[in-house]
Amino acid sequence: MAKILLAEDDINLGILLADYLKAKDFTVVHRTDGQETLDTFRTETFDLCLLDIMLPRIDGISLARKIRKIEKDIPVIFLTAKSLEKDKIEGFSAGADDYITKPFSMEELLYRIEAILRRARSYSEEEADVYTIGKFSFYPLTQILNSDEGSQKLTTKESELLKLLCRNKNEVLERNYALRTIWVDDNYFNARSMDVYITKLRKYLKSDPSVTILNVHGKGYKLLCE
Amino acid sequence: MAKILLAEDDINLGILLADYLKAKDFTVVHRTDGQETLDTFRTETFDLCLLDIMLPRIDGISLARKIRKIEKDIPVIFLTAKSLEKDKIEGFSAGADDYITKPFSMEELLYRIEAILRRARSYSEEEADVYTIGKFSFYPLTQILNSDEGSQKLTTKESELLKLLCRNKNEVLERNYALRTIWVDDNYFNARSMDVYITKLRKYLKSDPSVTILNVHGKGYKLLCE
DNA sequence: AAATGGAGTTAAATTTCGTTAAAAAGCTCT
DNA sequence: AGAGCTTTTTAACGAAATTTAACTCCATTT
Repeated sequence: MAKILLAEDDINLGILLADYLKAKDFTVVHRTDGQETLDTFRTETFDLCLLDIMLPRIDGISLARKIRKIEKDIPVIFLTAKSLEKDKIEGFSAGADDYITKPFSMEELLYRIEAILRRARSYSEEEADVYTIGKFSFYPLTQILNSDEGSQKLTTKESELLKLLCRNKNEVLERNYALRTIWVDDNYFNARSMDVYITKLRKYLKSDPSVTILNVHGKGYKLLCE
Repeated sequence: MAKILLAEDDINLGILLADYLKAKDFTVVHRTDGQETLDTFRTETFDLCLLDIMLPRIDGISLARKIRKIEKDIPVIFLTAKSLEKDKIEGFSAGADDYITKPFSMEELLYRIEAILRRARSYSEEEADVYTIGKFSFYPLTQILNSDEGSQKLTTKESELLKLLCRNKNEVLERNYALRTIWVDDNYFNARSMDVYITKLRKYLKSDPSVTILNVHGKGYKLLCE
């Protein structure tokens, strides 16, 4: 089931929450300070973040901003003892999906989590086994790219990258996301490697001028077609 | 802007809310009982419903269920004096997007409404795929600006900024909004950067004198055309 | 009209990306 | 195991996009 990143510095509450959510079949990673939480987010992928507002080192709001810069659409729920209005507003303007003020019941939290995940999920689709890219047909399973000019066998990396591009056809495929998905680690060298593969894919696709892999500076790539 | 269906039987609070939201540029239809609200919903289309839980004739929760049967994905926010947990859960299980307990501040409500609309919009609203700016045609997806004189490829930032200007054609695009949307963070340097891009866009557009990017001092920019 | 802060413009600096080629790592097959 | 192949990574360099800096100009306020 879904994987949740929990940032809560109150150890007791944190463990309580983590245990409860685990019992409800979520995978939970519990961190107790902002910096650690961010580090964890960089190295693993999550479906949802549950962030306390008051955290050591990096507060929840700043943390959410940083997390959003890495993965724009990840759902975030803030946990906060302060029911002060200012905080609420700051939370929402940071793009949070929800917040919940302490004290709250476990059940209420669960309902909110499920509501948000349902919403997020209903927009992500399942895998296609053939993608149409202009005059090309791409079969991710067999890693073959066909067109009227012939058939091109793709390497694993080429195929995976093209698959991600296809899933996000006409919208931005984020570099970090692609790197974390295909290369697992998104360091400098892997990023360079990905550039090389973009060049290769562009070469394969260049015979149809209606197909373009557009760079979105600092963000990622967009596969344009149709 | 967005059209809101407000169901609130407390006349004073209802009028207060309606006026406030109208002042914020929403269109508001105010109803004071559940049945009327439902009837109204059947005959007009809305972007969002704001429902009091306790309403004469049909209560808010049942109302939401009926409304959802008509339009499955319409965002609903419940207004409720009861902060009892049972209600909250019932609300969410009815598929509501949010609820807010009285007393709440107008500002808080506004932020919630905007958060939900932003979310709903990001999935449903179809971005125009061509904008006409005087003698130019602008294709935001491919980042291309065409005119009789030729075709200009725009960079990502140029394109995003022009897109925002087009969406707000002939009205003010606020600096802060643009900065938060495109640059995420609205600090001094990003503001400077945006100025640079305004200059670039002006250069691209200067061959048509009927097109102007007007500065509105201290507020933002207005794209004038037609 | 002087002061203040926002805006306009240009150029330099920095960062990110594109491309090619070479090096390294993985396979396969005898 | 190692020759010969493919795939992936690293390196290097040039190009493009974006940010920062510097300076000028303009609008608003006092």
